[in-house]
Amino acid sequence: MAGGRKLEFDKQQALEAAMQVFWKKGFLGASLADLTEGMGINKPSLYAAFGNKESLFVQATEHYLDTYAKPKIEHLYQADTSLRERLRNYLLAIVSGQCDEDCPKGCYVSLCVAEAAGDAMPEKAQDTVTLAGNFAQTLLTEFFQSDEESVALHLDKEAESIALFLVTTVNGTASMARAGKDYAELENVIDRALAGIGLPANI
Amino acid sequence: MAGGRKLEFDKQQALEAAMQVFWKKGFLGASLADLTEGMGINKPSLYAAFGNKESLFVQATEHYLDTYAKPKIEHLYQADTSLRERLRNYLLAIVSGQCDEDCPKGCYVSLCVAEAAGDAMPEKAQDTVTLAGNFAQTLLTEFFQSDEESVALHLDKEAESIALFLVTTVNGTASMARAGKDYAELENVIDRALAGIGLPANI
DNA sequence: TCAATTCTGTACCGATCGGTATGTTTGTGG
DNA sequence: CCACAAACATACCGATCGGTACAGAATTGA
Repeated sequence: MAGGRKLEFDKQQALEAAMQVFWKKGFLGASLADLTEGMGINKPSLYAAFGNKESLFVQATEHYLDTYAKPKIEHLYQADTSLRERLRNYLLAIVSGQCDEDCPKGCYVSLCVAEAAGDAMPEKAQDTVTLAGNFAQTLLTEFFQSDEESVALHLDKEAESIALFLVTTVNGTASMARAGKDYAELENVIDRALAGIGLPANI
Repeated sequence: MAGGRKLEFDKQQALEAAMQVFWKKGFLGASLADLTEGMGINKPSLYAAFGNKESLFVQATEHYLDTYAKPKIEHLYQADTSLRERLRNYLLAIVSGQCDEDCPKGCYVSLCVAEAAGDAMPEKAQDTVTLAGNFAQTLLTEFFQSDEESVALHLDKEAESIALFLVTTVNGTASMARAGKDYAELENVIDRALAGIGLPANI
């Protein structure tokens, strides 16, 4: 019968801010005080808009996947580009995100997966993190199994092993970026990783 | 003038237990309740023996380095063993520790470095973690610079880059182990990493 | 046996945790 | 202008955080 007062903040913007806080501090490390300060709203508004801390985390994680992780995939499917170059662009895009000065260092998912292994996370948060953690590996496995050039090079036969290796590598760069290494130092790591799957620079 | 009551616990054993708790939960994630339960003592005993949580953490970290990290170095200096085999043994020993069923999964240092980047750790704990994080890279750099076979293969020219790559890789396996991957899956990652520095299986 | 000393267990401290009740303000429809 | 609805800010809830005061229990030297 009546409309009521209007929201004084942008929900997407607040979610982005919450994601940044979780990215920096992790799920357990991010207190409600950290979150409300970062989001620029206070607790009742947060609970009204996002449920509770766990629910906010789930939404923030999905937001991270949608806006940070998934867009990088398109590098893998760029037309008229060699497999090596597509892979390299994809991996370097990930590393670039891990070293971005405007975001917390490292990988949101990688940090939360490490936290989740400590057995102190609520169930749904844990499930979300597990799903997100398997995302890249599944994607890469299917990519190496189906990509034309990959099949021609017989990489499809080792798709799972290669995907695991590359995911391990980017988890490693995430860890190093979080420890303070910059993009320039990690770029050469990617080239060595490509050599490790039989795609050295001269292909 | 008088001796007083005797300690009812073994201090080294308690420190080992504390290390296991930090290994599983991290510095911030490990509550005093977690620690006292794991160590089998209560709070006043903990504070009398180790100072406070931060001091306990510093001692636990040094204990980890001494008993878990440093002993693996000897693989690098095994006589009558090829460079590749020595490196492989070293790296696999690390991965084996990361996947050990009797310890928390992953790497104590890697976890705490990730935590430290969240800016919520006391100063001395942070410093200790930073030192520990740089340990392996410094070690490996000097190794590649000085090892006879490494010099013969001109790996000394890229010692820093190679060390960074290998440290990145084992940080990656730590992350994967923490997420649940087992030793068998990660063994092949190490072989690919060795290929990435120009030491494929047939050398 | 009796101080002096040192550890152990309980019970507590202020601060902060995640989460909420409540009263006020801002809006809409009648 | 009024009734209603929704968001706001404040102040609070019980639980847990890291850390400690204190009393009882053990061990020593005298």
